[in-house]
Amino acid sequence: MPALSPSLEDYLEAILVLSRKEKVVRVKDVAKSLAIKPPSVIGALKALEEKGLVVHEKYGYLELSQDGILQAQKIYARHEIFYKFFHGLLRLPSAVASEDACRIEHHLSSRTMEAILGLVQLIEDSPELRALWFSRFVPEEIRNKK
Amino acid sequence: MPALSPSLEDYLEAILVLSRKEKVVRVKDVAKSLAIKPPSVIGALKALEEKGLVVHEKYGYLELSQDGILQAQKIYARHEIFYKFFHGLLRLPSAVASEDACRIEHHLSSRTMEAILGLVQLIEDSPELRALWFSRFVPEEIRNKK
DNA sequence: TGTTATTATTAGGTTAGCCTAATAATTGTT
DNA sequence: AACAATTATTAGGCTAACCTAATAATAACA
Repeated sequence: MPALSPSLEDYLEAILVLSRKEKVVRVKDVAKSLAIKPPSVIGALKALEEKGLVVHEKYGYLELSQDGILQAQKIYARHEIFYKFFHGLLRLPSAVASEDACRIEHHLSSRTMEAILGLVQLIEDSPELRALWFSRFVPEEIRNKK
Repeated sequence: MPALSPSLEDYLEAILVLSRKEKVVRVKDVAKSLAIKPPSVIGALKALEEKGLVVHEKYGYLELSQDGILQAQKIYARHEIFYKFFHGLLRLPSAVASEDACRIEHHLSSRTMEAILGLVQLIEDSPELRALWFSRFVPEEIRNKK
């Protein structure tokens, strides 16, 4: 089972996120959320169905399979780690943090992911370290830059 | 002038790095360093020449134009920032750090790049902060993990 | 210098991922 | 139920980025 491409990972993630927000997920929702056209979604769905990650009856709603949910969650978890790092720690604006998380979430080794996660959690879990972090490493004038 | 694709950025960067290491750069050197086949290099060179970033006479050596050097340096600078962050701060193995830097150097906004650079330089420039960093945020048991 | 080895190029093919335009199915409205 | 609007799908095309196999140019050397 070859690894998913960044593009297919994006589809999977989008479906997961949409299905948490809305009762049902349709082709046009995915298209809108990824800013692409519906026919492209159809093509991607075909690939995802073949891999057994998505269930989709013609002209109907989309759903993730069990395996699809699992994979999508992993992808989304990576997204969250980066979002927390960029926004929560580096204090980048939410929109920037989110967009950049999207762009790189597909590209890092798990080794590196773990290292960043470690840092994020360390600071998340300790008020003392958080205070230290913001006072010494990301002081006011840096995080409000521009 | 449309932005360079990740792939073309890789070529540019490879040519820069090779030209610093060797007197001359040939097609096969680029091919080897990017682990692709020579005909692919030829195709990419055509694109880079059209953009005025590379000079290449047939069957001859490759050179970056002034503009090409400038662009390649920017790309390489991004690579270095990530390498320093991954290896120097997170203490990931050199090979992992380098590979992951390659993979994401094309994908981040300049806003985020600057933030990471800020952190890296902060710690680079202050022995005191460096000590603090390694004692509190990346302690032994984390950076030697596995 | 002629021949071989190396390197570069061309020709042509494949795949992924997008698109538009045309058609089909479904849903909503009167 | 008929028609209109919405949504989904198919058909076909395009580009980027790779590939292999065949050919051409250059370099090395006997």
